[in-house]
Amino acid sequence: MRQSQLFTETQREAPKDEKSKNSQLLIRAGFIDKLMAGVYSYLPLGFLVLKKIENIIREEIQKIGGQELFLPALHPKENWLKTSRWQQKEMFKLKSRSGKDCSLGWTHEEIITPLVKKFVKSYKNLPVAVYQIQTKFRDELRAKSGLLRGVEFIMKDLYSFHQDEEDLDKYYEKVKKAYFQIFKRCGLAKQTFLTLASGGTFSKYSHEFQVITPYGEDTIYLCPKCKLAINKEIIKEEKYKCSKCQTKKLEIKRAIEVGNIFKLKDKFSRPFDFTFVNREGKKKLILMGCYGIGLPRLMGAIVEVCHDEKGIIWPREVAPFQVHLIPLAETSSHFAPYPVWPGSVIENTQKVKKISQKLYQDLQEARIEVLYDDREDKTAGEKFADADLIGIPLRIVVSERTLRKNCLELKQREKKEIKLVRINQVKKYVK
RNA sequence: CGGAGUGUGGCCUAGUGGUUUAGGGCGCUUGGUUUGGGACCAAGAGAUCGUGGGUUCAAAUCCCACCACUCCGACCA
Repeated sequence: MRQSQLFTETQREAPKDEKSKNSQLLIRAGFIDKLMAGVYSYLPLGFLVLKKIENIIREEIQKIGGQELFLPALHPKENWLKTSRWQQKEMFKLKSRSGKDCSLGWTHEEIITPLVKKFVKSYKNLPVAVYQIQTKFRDELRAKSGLLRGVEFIMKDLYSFHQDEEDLDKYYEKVKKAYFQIFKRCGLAKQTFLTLASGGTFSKYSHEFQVITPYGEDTIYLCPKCKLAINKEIIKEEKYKCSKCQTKKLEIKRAIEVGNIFKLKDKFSRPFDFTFVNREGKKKLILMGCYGIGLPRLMGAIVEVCHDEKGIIWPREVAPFQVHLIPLAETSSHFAPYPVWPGSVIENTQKVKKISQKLYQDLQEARIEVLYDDREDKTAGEKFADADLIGIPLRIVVSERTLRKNCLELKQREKKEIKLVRINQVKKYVK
């Protein structure tokens, strides 16, 4: 994409009310815009990142047999009465003109359970795993920390259906692995830890995936040996020791919950009377699991972990672009009427432009995502500052200085070193 | 929902009762000069000072209410 076409611009200063790093940087760099507390618009750059995250999740969930579907966000009251969750505090409620009570979906067990029930009658249909990536609405009393806790946010919610506990357990472990893979691909491998947590209204325990960062709103007790953690909210029950190796030397860390998985068992199949006929011809209640990942929160967590004083440092797989191509050239336009002689500044300037244009095309043809900073009215300093803020993994600079050596300059966002590479060798360095 | 704080052009901010017809910086527009780390010069556009009410001869400034946002807590699939 040509940066001159991007309708957003970077900002030198963040709005003073934004205190969290993720919102400061994402707003300054033009990735998101706040409509109201906990509600954000995703601008072109931010939407690219969101789609990258979404696709990583989609790929990994499909690998474990998840079938994607899309459920309504508008729900009828009746489904929620069945599970006695119509009174749930964070549910937005509304009424149609004809007086029908509805709500905006804050989770989808009440919708998916009767839906799957319509099709699944026998053990032969099991197991089933379905998921969606959709907007959830939660009337939080306090939205906060930029993307970390929204009132409206996109969530991947996966639901699995099983004939017995053994099968549920087996799938639960599969999901755990898939989740670790997702967070690894999002650049959070080192910071993400499986954490024993409260099961909420569903079960005694659940597992959370916590990303360690000082800005996290949860506190976890991490076993340095097993790499397992326990959420502070249930630490007393666990008597301050690792659930695996029993050690009491736990590290206290702040963390962001980016995923949560639950064994629902018959919690929802019971109220919806979702049974199936087993091999012996007997009716049995379906057992369920549910597994969530908040996409904006994950995006915010990535920024909380991956940034420096200059801006964001996107992990490769979630970066909006792989390459930031930056020509540094004189604005040649007002020289144009004069004749161009070999070796002159003007000729070299046109060369910078010509070569960067060519490189832009070549990279695009090689299906590499490039943000091409073709803005002619920006100084080098401004382009560099923007590049650092936006945080694309690889920066390629084309200038008279590099061309004198028949080279381009490569710099990884996360590193300090600058590497000069011959023009015809550049593709080797770009994946 | 309890506590604390903040609201002045798009963003940051000065001004805390009277030459304030609200000042500056960034950004924006026009012209010119520049071009390896947010460069410079000149001219210009853009604000009913969050909203409503009150006090006063006089309110961005004092008082009240409301609204919005941020932070701490409670809450949190």
